[in-house]
Amino acid sequence: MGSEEFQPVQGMSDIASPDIAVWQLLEQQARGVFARYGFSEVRTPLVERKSVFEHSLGDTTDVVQKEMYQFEDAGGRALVLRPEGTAGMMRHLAGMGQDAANARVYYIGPMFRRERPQAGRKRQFHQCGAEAIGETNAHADAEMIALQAHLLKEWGLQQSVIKINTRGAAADRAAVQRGMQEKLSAHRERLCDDCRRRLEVNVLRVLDCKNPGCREIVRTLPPMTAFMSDEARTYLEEVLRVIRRLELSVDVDPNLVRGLDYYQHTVWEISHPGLGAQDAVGAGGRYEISMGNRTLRGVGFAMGLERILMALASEKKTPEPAPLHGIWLVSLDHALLDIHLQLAQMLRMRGLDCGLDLNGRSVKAQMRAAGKSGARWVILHGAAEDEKGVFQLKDMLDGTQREVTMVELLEQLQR
RNA sequence: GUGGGUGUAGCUCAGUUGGUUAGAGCGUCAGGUUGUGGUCCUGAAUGUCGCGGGUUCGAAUCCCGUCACUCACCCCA
Repeated sequence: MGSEEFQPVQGMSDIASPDIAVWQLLEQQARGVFARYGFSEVRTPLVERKSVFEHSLGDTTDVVQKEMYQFEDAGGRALVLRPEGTAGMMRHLAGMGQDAANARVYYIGPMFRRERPQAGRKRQFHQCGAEAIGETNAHADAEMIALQAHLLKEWGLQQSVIKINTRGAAADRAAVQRGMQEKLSAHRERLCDDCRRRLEVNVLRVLDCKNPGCREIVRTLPPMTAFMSDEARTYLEEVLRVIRRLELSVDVDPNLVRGLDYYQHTVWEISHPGLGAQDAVGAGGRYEISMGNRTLRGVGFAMGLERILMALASEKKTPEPAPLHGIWLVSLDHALLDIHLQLAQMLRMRGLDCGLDLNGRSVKAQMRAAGKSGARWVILHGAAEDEKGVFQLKDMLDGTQREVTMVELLEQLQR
């Protein structure tokens, strides 16, 4: 077992072969989909001023209150490692003036939250997300959900479930909160300890409590939408109508709540049955975020890449082994290593994958390495070949081998 | 922040009621006569039994602490 000093810090991990190949593929596929919808990438810094998150996410959320990695730099500035992607994007867009009016942007990268790690929850985790700025508009919301569903499909996920709800307009919020508080207070004694706390701090969270007793009470309550304006309900209906036109399957869940404060109107969450307790692979919603003297209205979502990977694994969608590919150069005479390395370089400069062993190992060992590397072709070269100016070219697919000149060699390999 | 489970070779794990040089499979490396892979055979290397302390003639096995991993609560992607 490795000692502690070789381990990454708690809740963070090295991503290396073979997983890294899956990560690279997911990212590449995501970039392709985003491009089709006209979104362009923005890479904001991992470090932001603390205030960027305090104002936008909501000062009472756990993410802001206790989960951020924060520190002071030498100049006494209060900085944090970003816990999510949207706020940084809004800071970026707010600085762009009118150019941000119809921005469509996406990001892929690490986020940091000091939570207790568990299945599907790391302290450094990775999200990809998108934001579309614009006035409140049901078509924009539906398109965002469609984009997210498209991503899942591109990645090969089939079992995910989309749940949707509304948080109402900004003006509705107080009424909803007061209404739910009143209704729930009547059952205060029967609520679990957590929910009694939620009653004060964040009433809506009672709605998605997992405790059976609380769920029983919640079932008897009127839906959140009952406390909202007609406008909010109509807006949700409109979003649903457009979504149906796009042939997307979504379930309306009147108890769906999102954690961050900036959400308004449409909110949604995508969960996957193959995950553990942390089963949301992505979530999004419409929001209104103020940055300084500017207010940005938009709709966006984020997806947890670790969770996407877990979901893929649970659907057993791990990619099949690649077909034989590339070249391995076997040195039959170590005295000729100069020539062999030179040849390998020449092939690589021509765009070919070429491996060789530089440790002077036996031919048998080199052949084993060639087999393990998955190379399609093996070039063997020793003193005899050097004298005749030829190479042995072996096809690892069928095991056949023939003697070729340099010209023939290149012709075959570059085909 | 709270609670449960687990920590033995690179990986997956055995290790009997505490007993002397701690094991297996996989992987790695080497060999199976002259310069050839994937199968097969043979052999080899590798462990402060997570760390610290305690009990004992004796601890990988029992006790305490600690760290890490893991699952759940909480929170959230």
